[in-house]
Amino acid sequence: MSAKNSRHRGAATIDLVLCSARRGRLHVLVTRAAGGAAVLPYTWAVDGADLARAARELARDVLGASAAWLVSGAATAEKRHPTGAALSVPYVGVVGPAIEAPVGSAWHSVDALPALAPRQRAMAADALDALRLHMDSAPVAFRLLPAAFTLSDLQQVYELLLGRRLHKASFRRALQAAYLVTPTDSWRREGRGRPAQLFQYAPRKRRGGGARSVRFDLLGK
Amino acid sequence: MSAKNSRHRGAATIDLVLCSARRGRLHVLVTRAAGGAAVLPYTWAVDGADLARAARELARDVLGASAAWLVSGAATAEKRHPTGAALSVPYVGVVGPAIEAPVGSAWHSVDALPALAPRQRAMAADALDALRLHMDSAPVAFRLLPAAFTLSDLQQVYELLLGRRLHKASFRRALQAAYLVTPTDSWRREGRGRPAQLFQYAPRKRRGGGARSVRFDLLGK
DNA sequence: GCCAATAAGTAACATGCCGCGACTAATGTC
DNA sequence: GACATTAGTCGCGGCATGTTACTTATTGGC
Repeated sequence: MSAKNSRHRGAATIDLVLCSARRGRLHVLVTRAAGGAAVLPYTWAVDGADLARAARELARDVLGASAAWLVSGAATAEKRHPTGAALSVPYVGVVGPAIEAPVGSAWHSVDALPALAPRQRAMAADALDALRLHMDSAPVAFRLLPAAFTLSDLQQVYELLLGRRLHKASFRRALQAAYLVTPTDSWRREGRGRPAQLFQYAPRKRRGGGARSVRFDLLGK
Repeated sequence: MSAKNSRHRGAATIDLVLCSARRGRLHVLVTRAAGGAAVLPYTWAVDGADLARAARELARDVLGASAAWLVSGAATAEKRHPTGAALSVPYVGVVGPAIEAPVGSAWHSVDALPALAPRQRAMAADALDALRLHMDSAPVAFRLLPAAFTLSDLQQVYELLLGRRLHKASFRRALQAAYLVTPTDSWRREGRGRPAQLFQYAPRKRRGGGARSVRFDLLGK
């Protein structure tokens, strides 16, 4: 254990699983430590400092841009952290696809991650489930996109998060009914095919808001 | 700061928000500390020990029964913990209604909690949201009930969690379609009215399992 | 120019789920 | 035996979703 680690004996790390949708796959930002080992970005928790704020600052430091959305995961003391820290608090964040990885780090597909310390490997493996858990009540999918996006882009992100193909007409009908997006007067030319209109995330009030019903459909797996 | 607290300087607590459905309200188990102050049960995190396991053991210790379901909340360093601990990891657990509070503790309605330390007050306030977050993908409602329950009991728990009245016929139709319960040959007499059949939670395989679709309905609030 | 290929966007029908009211069934009370 | 009370079911109408087919707009090849 290094001198740095012993200074922090008994303390906790804040670990960041930064996610981005790239080429139809979910990617995670992995940095290279001094020795060349692959690690997720982390920082030490400071007594009295807000953990979520620290995670946001870490995202800005490592990425040069703020995370568009962030959620805390389950703190864990299991398995080995790169630092040997006893306790780690994971934060899962998302950014748009235009954010490039700074030098010393790279986006890796969540299907083919490099060798991480076991605790960080578990955090990365749980990231998609964390996004799925919150995507119905938080604009996770929209935060994985730039401010202006096409409806096909949005559908692809939902397909990525759900792990399932969706039907275009149904998707757009449901989206329309939810009053979540407004069209802009910009159109994107993709090369071939008809240009696509760009939309913005702009949720509006809706009657019957929050009156959700029972959902048994996910219970029996 | 006491000697005990300074021994644990920089360490983390595991805090337990034990929930139970009583008389149509969600209740939380609150214990009385030596000085008479109201506190949620907590323990100190031990290096190398699994946090979830520690939370389960804490539940058994304080309640004399295992928590029927348990989930981790977001670790927090904000506000004041009764011990002055820098970091706390909340766990939200549920038990059935037959579990009585041991001496030195009591069930309090989440609407009328006694004065807790600010950090624990926040944990208790977040408990219902945590249950709501997981009730669609985990059998939270069923774990708030005894092993054998009536469908009216189950509906009341769902109404409690959703904060909304449900229609009997719709509720039962959806439940039937989900293959989640099986009838027993026991019936419960409530005093007046027709006796109710008792059911058990016994989820069975279902075709098209896990093929969930988009849900925009909770997004715009 | 004209046509095929490609992708965006729309229309219309079918199916299924859900809210709702009305009904039946079984028990205790007066 | 009438009534209140609670459990449980039936069926209709409306709304949401799945699906297929169609229209529109662009690029590229001949």
